[in-house]
Amino acid sequence: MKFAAATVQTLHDSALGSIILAASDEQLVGIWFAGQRHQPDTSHWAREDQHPLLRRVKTELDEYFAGQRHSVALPLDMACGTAFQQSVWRALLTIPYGSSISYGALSSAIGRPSAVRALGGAVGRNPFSIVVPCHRVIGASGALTGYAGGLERKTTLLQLEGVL
Amino acid sequence: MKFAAATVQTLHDSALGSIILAASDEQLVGIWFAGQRHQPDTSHWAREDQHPLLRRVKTELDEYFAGQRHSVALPLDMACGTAFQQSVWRALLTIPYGSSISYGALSSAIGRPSAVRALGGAVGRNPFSIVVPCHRVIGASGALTGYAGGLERKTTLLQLEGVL
DNA sequence: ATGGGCATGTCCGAAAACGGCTGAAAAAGC
DNA sequence: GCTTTTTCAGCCGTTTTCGGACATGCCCAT
Repeated sequence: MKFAAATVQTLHDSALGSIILAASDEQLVGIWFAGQRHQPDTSHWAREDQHPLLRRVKTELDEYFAGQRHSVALPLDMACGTAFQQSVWRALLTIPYGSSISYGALSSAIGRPSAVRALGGAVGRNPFSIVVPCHRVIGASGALTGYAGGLERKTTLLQLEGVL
Repeated sequence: MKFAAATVQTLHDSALGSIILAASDEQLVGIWFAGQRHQPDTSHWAREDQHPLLRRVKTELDEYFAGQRHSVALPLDMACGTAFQQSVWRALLTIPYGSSISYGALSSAIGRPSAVRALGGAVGRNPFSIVVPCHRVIGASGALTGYAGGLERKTTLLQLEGVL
């Protein structure tokens, strides 16, 4: 996981706890729940609460949590991921608000039907929590299976969207 | 081997063949004989023949090869190396023109007398051919031992400097 | 003289382990 | 018998681990 050199960050208080927002120049670099799994080392990034893009994210996240916004469209820098991971993350963006899909169906959707488990790993490393809706991917049996931010948060998000 | 993002390069025809010069902003990043060992992938660096620093290097290299210059003093960015490698490369800068030193003596000089072999590896990965005079390090027996640009070039350089 | 062993940091390739899975089979309840 | 769990073997990209190979030189035993 390598990130652009000039990356700044800020913190945001959400309904689901503290969230780390990171950006470089004109692109969003990451959105992580503080303390979640697979979170990169952000300690060396300068704090910049006034970054225009980061402020926009804060606003849109608030709207999302308030149920007033169904999608967040901002420029995402996925360069930290491998080619495979990027293809998975892009596929995640196509899952509509309020719906869910199984890991197997998603891996078929990207043309790699047998790479289901590898896809699971890629989904778990999605660097843009909420904005890239990895929480809409669940097990074939209907079980939620897993979430880097914790299953509790996944449950809340899916309830907010009217699934469950 | 990671290098600064904004790095540009140019080519220089020298008495010892084509040389790749690279710089970023105000610092020199590397000097490699085209095709030498341990050369990084430079293919993605933009070509910039007019970079002021690179032009200065060309001039000073020409003077060196003409025997009119004994040292090249330019700002070097050694960030691509580990702490150990940087300490070795800095030690190389203290070897006077026209002299030589053994790997063992050099490793003692940096306070790591037993890391002789590791030092050999670091010397071989010196990113600044000629300017950081790794060619002045020879075996304890007097044998030239090795050179990333080929032993023939090492011989020529030492003859130019009056050693041998 | 000659040869083997050892110390040392780094890189590189190979191999193994590890997952936010699944579907089929075996085991366990009623 | 017929559901409802558990178990298990494959799936495959990524990460981690591990073993060598090096631009050497000193010491010791043959």
